[in-house]
Amino acid sequence: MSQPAKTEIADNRQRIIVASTKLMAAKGFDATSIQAIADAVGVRKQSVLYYFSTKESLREAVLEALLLRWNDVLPNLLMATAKSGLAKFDSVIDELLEFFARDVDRARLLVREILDRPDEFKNVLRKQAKAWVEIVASFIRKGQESGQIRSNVDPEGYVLQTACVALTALGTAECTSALFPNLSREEILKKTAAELKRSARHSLFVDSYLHHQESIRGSKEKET
Amino acid sequence: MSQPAKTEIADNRQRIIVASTKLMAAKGFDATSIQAIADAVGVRKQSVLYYFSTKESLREAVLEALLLRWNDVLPNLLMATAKSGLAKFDSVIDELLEFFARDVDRARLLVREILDRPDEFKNVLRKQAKAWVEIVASFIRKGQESGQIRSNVDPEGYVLQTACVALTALGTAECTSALFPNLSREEILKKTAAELKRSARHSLFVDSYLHHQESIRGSKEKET
DNA sequence: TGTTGTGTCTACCATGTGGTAGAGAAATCT
DNA sequence: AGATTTCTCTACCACATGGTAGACACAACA
Repeated sequence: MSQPAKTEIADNRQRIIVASTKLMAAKGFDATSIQAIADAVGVRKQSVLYYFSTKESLREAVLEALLLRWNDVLPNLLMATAKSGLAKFDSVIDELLEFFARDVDRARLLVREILDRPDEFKNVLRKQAKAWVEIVASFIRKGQESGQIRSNVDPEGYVLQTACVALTALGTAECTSALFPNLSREEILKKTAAELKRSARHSLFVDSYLHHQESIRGSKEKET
Repeated sequence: MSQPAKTEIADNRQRIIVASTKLMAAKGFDATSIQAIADAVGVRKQSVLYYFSTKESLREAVLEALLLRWNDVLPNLLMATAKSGLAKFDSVIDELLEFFARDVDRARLLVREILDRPDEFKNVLRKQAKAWVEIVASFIRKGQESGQIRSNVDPEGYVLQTACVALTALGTAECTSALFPNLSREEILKKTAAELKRSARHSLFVDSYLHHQESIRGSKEKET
């Protein structure tokens, strides 16, 4: 009589992960009780513990789900390698910003993870990120040789910091933009992302290259 | 027999705040028990509760102490208004970066506060930050009129985002720089701060102005 | 039809938490 | 010297937490 008939809603495991992500992003891991997660899903606490026998294992599952979705994005990033220069930059940075802006809980959760368990996050970084940081860094070096990219850029440092800044800035954007009281949530995120992109762009490319690209785009628009 | 003789170490209240700051920055408010704070200070739990009758009041005291130290820095920032252009930018950004780099617990604690209690932080921002954000923004506008500063900069947005980015990037620097395994903690902070400054600078000033300033500095060095 | 596995439940527990009550030592004041 | 204030302590409590044990319902398969 008690069970909810296992309708097509199904997969309580997934629903638990989703609810946990939301709650942990908002309140933090320690402040999120299993009970609260159960309530959010509409189920008893022990049902949660059935899928994840410890709270720790739930944390790992939530994080794994997040990284999994990041891997969905990576192909798009690598695909962008066909383009070159500014166009490639735009593709990569747009993808990065879009990833966190679409669901800020991801960003918030990761920021919390960085603060709460820095050592574990370091490992994730070394295993998951090192490869593509170096790929992007190598493109930056190429750009430096051809004079499009500033010579005072440290390639690895730039990539790492840009990613980190995108993560943290978008995770905290809604709050730190309190001085723009008449902007909606979406507008704040859009504005923040735009400023991040602008900053990342100018700190990477020399002005003369950007101006040149602009004029090219301008003349192309005239053609069509 | 039990009391520790009240030596010149003194002021347990202050020691409690210091220990709390460290612990809360590292583990978060909820995950930091009063017991743990007491242990860190070397005192019983109830002695902590003597000074701060609730955990919440302790949190407020810790935050107040932090903002107080920020007010020590503000004068230096405003003093810098005597300079102009790039020199002023350098003063302000150096002060900002130094404030968080000198003690990253400040940054971490604030980031946590942003995540955990966004609404309260919004109020702090509106009350404490609005004034000087507008001051700096007005200088940016002046720089835009004279062509030194890029026209695509949104003054308030830039100031806000730069401060936020400095805060979060320095708070997470030690962890996110895991790909530079052979750098010490201090070197990582220095490197992060340098990159933040570089990025903030290039996203604000046009290249021609920066080049011009460089050549001026160069000739001045020749004089002396 | 009986058996087995899956999922949800009720009942319970040990532990750690924030917080209260109040005793007692040391310094300060009168 | 006696009174008062300041500070730290021991003892205790109500409560929420993560986690265990086991009953019960449903579906699928033999």
